[in-house]
Amino acid sequence: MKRKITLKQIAKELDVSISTVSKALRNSPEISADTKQKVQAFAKLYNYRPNNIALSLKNRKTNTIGIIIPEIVHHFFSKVIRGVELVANKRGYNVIIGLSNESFSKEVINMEMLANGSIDGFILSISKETQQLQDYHHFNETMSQGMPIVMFDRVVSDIKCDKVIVNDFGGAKSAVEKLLSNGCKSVALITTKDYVSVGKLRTQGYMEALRDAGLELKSELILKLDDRLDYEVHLDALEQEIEQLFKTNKVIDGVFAVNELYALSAMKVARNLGYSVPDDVQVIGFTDGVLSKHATPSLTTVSQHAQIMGEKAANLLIDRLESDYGENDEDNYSTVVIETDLIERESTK
Amino acid sequence: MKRKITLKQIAKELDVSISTVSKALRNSPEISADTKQKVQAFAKLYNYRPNNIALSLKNRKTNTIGIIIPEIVHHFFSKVIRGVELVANKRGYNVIIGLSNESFSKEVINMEMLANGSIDGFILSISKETQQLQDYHHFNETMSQGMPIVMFDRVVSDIKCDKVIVNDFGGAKSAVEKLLSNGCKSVALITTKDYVSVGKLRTQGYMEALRDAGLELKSELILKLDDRLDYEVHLDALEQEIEQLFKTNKVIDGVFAVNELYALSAMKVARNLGYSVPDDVQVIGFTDGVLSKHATPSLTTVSQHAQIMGEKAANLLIDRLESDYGENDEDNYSTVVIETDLIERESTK
DNA sequence: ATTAGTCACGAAAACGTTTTCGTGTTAAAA
DNA sequence: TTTTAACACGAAAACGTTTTCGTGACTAAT
Repeated sequence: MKRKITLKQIAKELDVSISTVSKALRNSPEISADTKQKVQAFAKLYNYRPNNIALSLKNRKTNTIGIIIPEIVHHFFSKVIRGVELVANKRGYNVIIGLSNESFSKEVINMEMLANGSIDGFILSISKETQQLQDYHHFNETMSQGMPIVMFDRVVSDIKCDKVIVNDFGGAKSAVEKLLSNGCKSVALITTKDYVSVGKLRTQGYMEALRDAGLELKSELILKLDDRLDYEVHLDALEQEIEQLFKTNKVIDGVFAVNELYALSAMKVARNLGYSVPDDVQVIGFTDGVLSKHATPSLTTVSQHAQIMGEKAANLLIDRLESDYGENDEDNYSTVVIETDLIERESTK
Repeated sequence: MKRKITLKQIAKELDVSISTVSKALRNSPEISADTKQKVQAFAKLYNYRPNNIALSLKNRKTNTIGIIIPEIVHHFFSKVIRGVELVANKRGYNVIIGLSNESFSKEVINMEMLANGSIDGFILSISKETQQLQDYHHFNETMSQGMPIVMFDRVVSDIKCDKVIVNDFGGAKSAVEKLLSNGCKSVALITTKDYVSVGKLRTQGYMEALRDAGLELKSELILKLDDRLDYEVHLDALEQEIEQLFKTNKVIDGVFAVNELYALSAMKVARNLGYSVPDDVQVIGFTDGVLSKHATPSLTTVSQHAQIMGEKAANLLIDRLESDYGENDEDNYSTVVIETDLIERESTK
């Protein structure tokens, strides 16, 4: 019904200039106590609030940060968002989200849509398709226009920007070490094909753990899945692959899986084949998910501290936005590595 | 490094007026073909894009919608967001999120922050604390300033606005009917205290199903939990309450729970007490969650179609934003009821 | 009585657009 | 040749702020 009140309207009503109103509200010493009192009372009465858009235009600063993620219905990403929102709000910023849905073109479109003045900087995790295509022009263009980017989790090493990553390698390594020290002799790995950066790193962690223990790497114990297939939908396909792994390798007494779904499926298949978890087969997953906690038996996992990643990313971005040096400190980009924790539950001894 | 290029810079570079550049880019017939060609080529070369903030100010329209939810690390809410984002993007809008974290004051602050010009309208689900306090002044103030609100899931009937709700009553009722027709004689209810609107409605659905079946309502079979307690953290407390329920009512052969966590815990407790699910006890939950699908046995649930709710809410809001009638059709608010589906899995016969 | 200095306020520019209106030039019509 | 009309463009206002600078009216100092 009645629109928000503006400085101009207050000015007309009180028969002073717009400048006077503005100064009075900001408590400028230029304005007499009388006038201040009058203006402030009127403004309070009509619940005046400065228009954010006008401020953004004037200040060339929106106090809004954009976050682009591949998928929001995902425990990890939503926890990251929560972390971002938490510190963003605390530091006076809003958060605007864009979903790439794992698609390159949607990622590009979303970024272009936001880059035209809507936000001050990006926090993002790149889509699988972008990882495959290795087309990073949109990141470079954005940054060349002075808009900073912070990448998290799925990062690309070629791009110079702030990054927040999980210690995928170390987390995977210590998980496998745990299995070995728990007595496992044949630890299988369920992972993704190599173009997914995090899967690759976790695979390397697995390998190193075996090597350090003086064990031979057996390729038949490694199951590489194409995660372009949505296994949430084709759950049975996933389970068949894993069942095949178990059947052709009766020696398996430990499984390390690079995500929650793989780990859960491994447990399920193992039990269907008559193995007991954790007595016959021990399983560890890699995730921050909610499934692990409520599974039976509950799943031992490598925790990624998603919310802390979000918080860290937001702080990095805002620090850069508010640094005085401006754009000329392009070289001191930092890469923050978030250490993982092994959360021991019932799927290991 | 180099800032985004503006109309003014193009104008100066090409030695024409700002107006000419603007018109040329928008293909106005006022401008000669020569000039158009020249300007458009230059603009393309420098990758000109109009500044969104300036457009928002001029048009008094941000093409951004704000969404306020109690919690983002939650399957239901993130699916709603996905739905909102989907249609918002399709219709040329951005989405900006605010998290109330179930707190009244954070809800108010978030709304005030966004209401000052940042967005064109709200989509929201109110926090538990707001439901308790029943303080709705921020909704009324927002709407009185001409900013539309669409409420979803947790709505308040006193407020006149568009709403999207789940058929909580009907979903609960048909779930209980399913249990009864499956042979259950004593169906327990695990629900929340009454101030949570959706819990209340689901409880009523339970009651009506019993009454329709000519069964007596036994209050000792109803467990009302205070969900201000975060049972994700105090899982053992939750399980103890449920264990108590089973122990004092040996006759229970069916459980209807108003959310996923309660249902899962019920299954776990039942099995620990030596019951078999679904042979001795059948369980149905109410949710769109991911836990139900991957639990063992997997959980039969009432699906809420969260994403569709989000899509519907976004369409309602944008329709209103783009309706010509403007603000004077205040009475024709609609309430869309999303019907539920019963997804049968292993926890029922 | 003149000068200098406060005081309290207003005019105007700027942020980047779009759009209305006015205007000078040229070509066509009378 | 004069009038009319089309054409191609520019000036300026508007969206709502903040801030710099200028200025008129006093007061105090010389």
